[in-house]
Amino acid sequence: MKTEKSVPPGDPFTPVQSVRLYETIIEQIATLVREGRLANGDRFPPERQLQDKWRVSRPVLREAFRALEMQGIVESRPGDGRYLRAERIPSPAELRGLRLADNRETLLQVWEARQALEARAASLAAVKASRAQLAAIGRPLRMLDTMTSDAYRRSDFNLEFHAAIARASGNPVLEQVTLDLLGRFHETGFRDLPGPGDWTGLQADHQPVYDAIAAGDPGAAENAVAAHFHALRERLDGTSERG
Amino acid sequence: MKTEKSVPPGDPFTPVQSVRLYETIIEQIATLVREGRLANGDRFPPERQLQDKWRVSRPVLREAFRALEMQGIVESRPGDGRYLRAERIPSPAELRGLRLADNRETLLQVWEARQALEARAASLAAVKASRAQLAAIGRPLRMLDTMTSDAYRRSDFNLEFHAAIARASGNPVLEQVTLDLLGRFHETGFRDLPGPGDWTGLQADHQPVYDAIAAGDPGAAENAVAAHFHALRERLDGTSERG
DNA sequence: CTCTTTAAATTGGGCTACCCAGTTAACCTT
DNA sequence: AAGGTTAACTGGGTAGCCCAATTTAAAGAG
Repeated sequence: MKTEKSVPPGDPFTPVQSVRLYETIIEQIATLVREGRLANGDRFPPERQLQDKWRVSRPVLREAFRALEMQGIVESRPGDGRYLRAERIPSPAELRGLRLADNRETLLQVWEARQALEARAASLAAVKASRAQLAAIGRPLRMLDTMTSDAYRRSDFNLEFHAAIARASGNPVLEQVTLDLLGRFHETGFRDLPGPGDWTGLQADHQPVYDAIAAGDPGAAENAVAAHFHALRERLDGTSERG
Repeated sequence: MKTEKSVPPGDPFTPVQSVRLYETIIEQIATLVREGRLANGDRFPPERQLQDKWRVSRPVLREAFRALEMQGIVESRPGDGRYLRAERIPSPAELRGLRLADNRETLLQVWEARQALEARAASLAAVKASRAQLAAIGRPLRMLDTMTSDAYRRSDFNLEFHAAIARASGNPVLEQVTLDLLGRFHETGFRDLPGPGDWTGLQADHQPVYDAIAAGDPGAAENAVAAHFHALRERLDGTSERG
């Protein structure tokens, strides 16, 4: 059993990892945008020109632009050029800060954000969920009922349950953001947090959420989610005090 | 004035842009993870081995890994190897779908997600906001009061107002997610939506939010945000019917 | 035999140079 | 003035090389 102490919060040693060149390039680009020297629809200078200005090789430049491209911040048009497709560019350092996410505090923060999103998603799902979507929500619930041990499978069903609700909200943006947080949550040692016996309590929380959605009662669904989050948070606070 | 018809939902023409190699590599990696052939802490095969298996050059491989690296999905350790740091990998196609975000429908979806997050943020801010944070929320409000024209500046102050609330929530995760959505919202033609006269109405909505936070009343803050979102949505629905 | 030291193999980080295909714009022809 | 052709430019991709950090295993000292 690993305790909190295996990862001390104020670890004085070995914080760093060497900064990659492509990150500094992104910083440069971010600065360019922040200072207004480049606006939303503008075209970037060509690679061979930037490589000369910033003294880096073309591959490194392309790594930076690729990373931004996948986030929709930059559009590359072969034969034409690269275009800025955003108003602001999140700095790598900024993003890195969010990823620490290994301590208990961050876990609770993710928890809080999830609560806000999923309560709304459940409320929407209660009104808009189709029969198939309702079934998709019910399935992991029944599976949790039959499964006995195997924390990994249980964790997967928990994830599936919440994901199904997010999808049933009918709002792809809401769904995507929720899934993102859900993923982070399950990656930050979620499985290790609740004691083995608490999984039954978790299931007991899920059932009312499903019932409210099935009944088409948005207010009840919202409350059920809030109750679920509140209950699990209480449980977490309890375990932390014991540890 | 552009109408909805300028971007029809079922556009039959010109959807594509050629798929980049690094994207297919990410798909491959995503498949690898999805099939369970690679789990959370595992080390990837070395570059020179993957380049041989997938028949792509090393730079392409590195572009793919860099893109994943910036999202915290992969960690690269020079001299050692690359490690998977996530449970799931969002496919590029999946992410691309989210970025369409230029039509009215997507805008409303972002709107809905923001409502969920910012109501919670305001509620938290009402309890936890420091004096300095409260001032940061009030500043753009006063600026909006003095400014008369210049939609761009006004839009910036609107963004600043909401960003300050997110920050005052004291929850970095909540803040980051809200900022992300806020950015998307302002990039999808937000400025063009409300008529020029409606900006005063927007300001009238902001004031109660600030007052509730300043008064330290979380419930009132939540309601004020909800009212703000509801009012602006009504305004949007009105303009769309006229157009 | 065990512990330490050292050297070699492996891995990611980065660069140079080259070729290809799509786009653009200038130029020429009509 | 309109249309077609060509040349320059831009991103996409590859190959091969060197470097620094890390690991591993061999060699040495006790």
